[in-house]
Amino acid sequence: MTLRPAPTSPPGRVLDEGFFARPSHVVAPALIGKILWRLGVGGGRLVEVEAYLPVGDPACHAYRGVTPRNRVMFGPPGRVYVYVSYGLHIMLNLVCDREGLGSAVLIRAFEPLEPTAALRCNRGDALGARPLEIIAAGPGRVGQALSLDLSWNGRELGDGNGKEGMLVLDDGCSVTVETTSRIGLSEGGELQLRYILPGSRFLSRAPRRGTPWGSGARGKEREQG
DNA sequence: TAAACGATTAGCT
DNA sequence: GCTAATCGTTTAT
Repeated sequence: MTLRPAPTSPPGRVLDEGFFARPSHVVAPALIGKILWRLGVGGGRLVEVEAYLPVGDPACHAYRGVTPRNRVMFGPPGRVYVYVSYGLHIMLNLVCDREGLGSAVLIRAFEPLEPTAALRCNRGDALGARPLEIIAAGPGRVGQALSLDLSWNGRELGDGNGKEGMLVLDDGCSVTVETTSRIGLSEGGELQLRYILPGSRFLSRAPRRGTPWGSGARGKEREQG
């Protein structure tokens, strides 16, 4: 592995606010394959996200209206909405659609790109002992790997003149996207609002046995090299 | 002011 | 496969 500092400027075109000014179920699949990066830290290619809709979706925080926690969801699109899950996990969401609606996309997993040293360190794996697949496979891991906290709630994404520490979203290559039901919900989990890069090794849940790409349990997978 | 719950994960067996 | 850990937010009293 080549050790070099994490980029402080994004490598390509940065997504603008207009990208997010659409319903979350439109934005979410368009995010798959895009590059999420925290300048000076690291990031990777998005492989798993979930959309949360303001109406007809009981799992959406905005479903019951504005509260102190969720008010950022009702603000301008393109902002960061973070909250704490189970008292310890930082969930990273991106606000979508028109202001006042309460729509967002939850970032659930990304495929880490080099350099991964800071991401690993944030995840408590400074020695690089764990497989690359679990650095950012799951929403709590995403927040931890990027070293996010509640102070991120309401912040804007970087505009490309990036300061160290900012979050930017960079245009990636176009990829195929698969739609599935969401994960970890007591209500609304049946809605087909989870979007993944099919067959990715970096999903929060390994592909099912029996699928064309599935070859068994995740534990058997290991990073090459 | 108190209690219940949760868009989860890690560490067991 | 199962369960403990852990605490901010919401809801009820």
